[in-house]
Amino acid sequence: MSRRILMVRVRFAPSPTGHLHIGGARTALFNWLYARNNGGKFILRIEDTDTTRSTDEYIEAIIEGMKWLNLDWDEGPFRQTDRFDIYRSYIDRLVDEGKAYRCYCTAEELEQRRHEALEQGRSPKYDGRCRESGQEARSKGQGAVRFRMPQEGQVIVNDMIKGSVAFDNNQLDDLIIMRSDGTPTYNFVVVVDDVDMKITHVIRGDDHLNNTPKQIHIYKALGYEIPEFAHLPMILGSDKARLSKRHGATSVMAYKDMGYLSDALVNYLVRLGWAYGDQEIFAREELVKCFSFENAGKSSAILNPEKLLWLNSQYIMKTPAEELVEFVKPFLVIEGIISEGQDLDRIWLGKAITTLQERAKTLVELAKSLRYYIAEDIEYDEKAKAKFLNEKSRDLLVELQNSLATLSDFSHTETEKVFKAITEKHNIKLGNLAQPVRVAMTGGTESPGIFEVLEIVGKEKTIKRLEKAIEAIG
RNA sequence: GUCCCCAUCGUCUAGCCCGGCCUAGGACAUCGCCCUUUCAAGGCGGUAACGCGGGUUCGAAUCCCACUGGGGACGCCA
Repeated sequence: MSRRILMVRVRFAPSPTGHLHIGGARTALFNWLYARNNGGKFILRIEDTDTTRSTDEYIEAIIEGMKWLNLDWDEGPFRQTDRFDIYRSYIDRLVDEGKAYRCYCTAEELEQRRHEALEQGRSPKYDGRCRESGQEARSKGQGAVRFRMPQEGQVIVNDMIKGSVAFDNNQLDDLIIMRSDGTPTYNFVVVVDDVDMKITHVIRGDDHLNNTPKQIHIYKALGYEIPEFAHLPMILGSDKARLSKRHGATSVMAYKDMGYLSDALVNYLVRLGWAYGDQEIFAREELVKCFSFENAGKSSAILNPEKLLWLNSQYIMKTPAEELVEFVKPFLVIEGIISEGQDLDRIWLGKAITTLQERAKTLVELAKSLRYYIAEDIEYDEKAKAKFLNEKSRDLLVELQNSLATLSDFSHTETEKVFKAITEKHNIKLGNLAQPVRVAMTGGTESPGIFEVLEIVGKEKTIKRLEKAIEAIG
């Protein structure tokens, strides 16, 4: 395959029978990257020829997922159900040329024969009983249409990832290209569309590798040039089985809801089956620049949620707080920390987020940890209260409260001076004072540096919370 | 059953194409230490892999062949 490709054209062709899942997203991503890396076009095509299982809701869901992942397409979305006339003309042509034929076996008969064959250890492939006869016997225009597959010789699939793969033609089935209801089937329309849309590289999951020889014969029968192929290894669940609903979150939007950043998911996905030396974290532009199938792996990968979580935490750390402000808002609403439409000072929220960025692995965690900054009142964790809000700390808190009350500048540096004066006077470690204050301020024992917390919560609320803590001790 | 693909730490992977630089590197997770006002983050270190067997070769993780294991396909699904 050494012909010159002027313009790379690739497509992502999901069927709208479910949400955009992790595997599909990875396929879409690799297509997108290949297009962008080569300055080509990325086309979105909806494969909805199975009208009984496809829904408009899923089309919307897939588009929503693509948008969230920032995988923008240049053409489409095209729907195959809009193109039935085109397929019909190609099918008629193949039948007229004797390259396809009518089959009058019923679905039930076929199912039964397949079953028997499998039980007797024979190949379940179609026995070809309508291949040479019976066509004239029935009224024209009925039955399904089968493609006449060559039965001798072999086909070579030249794959950018798997290399050269040979298939014996006698293994290939005379597949149905049009159902008896007149609708065309996948293996046929995929070829017609890829030809029609001038697709130069077919990049898809390797569960399609076995379909490729059949499709190549259809290209040949139609007299078209065969594109390049790249079959991506599958992504498996932790039980090494193909990813399915059983494995929990498989829809990419579920990851959004769990507080993942789409850039982090993309970064995680690209490293499944692709590597660039030892590099783990890639900016989007960097990815586009480095991407190539030369560094693509051949073996299937198992989803590792811990690593995705780590990547997400890395992305949260390096994302500017001003951006995080927007990302985190919906989660603040969900957590009941703010009400829908409630406005917070963006600068202030940004500062608060800055103190929490390196502690949150997800946006959900980030939102939750923002609670004690935003809420009027805090609740004490019982253990923390018992350990730090007691007789021992009472006087210290009183003293601190009095000193802080005199402060006009409630900055990090000023409050730190106050703490220092008290700890030196009593000859105690900072922790002896900081921990009780932390419980008073946040309700718990974990938080950013105590002076940062004070500064963000502000003088008024700080004094109130110290008062409340002192009262709680009694 | 038949066909196809795949095979390096628990997981993602580098190395493999063009054998020697590999006493196999990185990352996640895990364990320990350091830093420290808590929690993180960060730093340092540890545990941990070439599936098995044959070849080829002076020499194999790297090339070849079997085997085993895993995955996929065999639909009037895509």
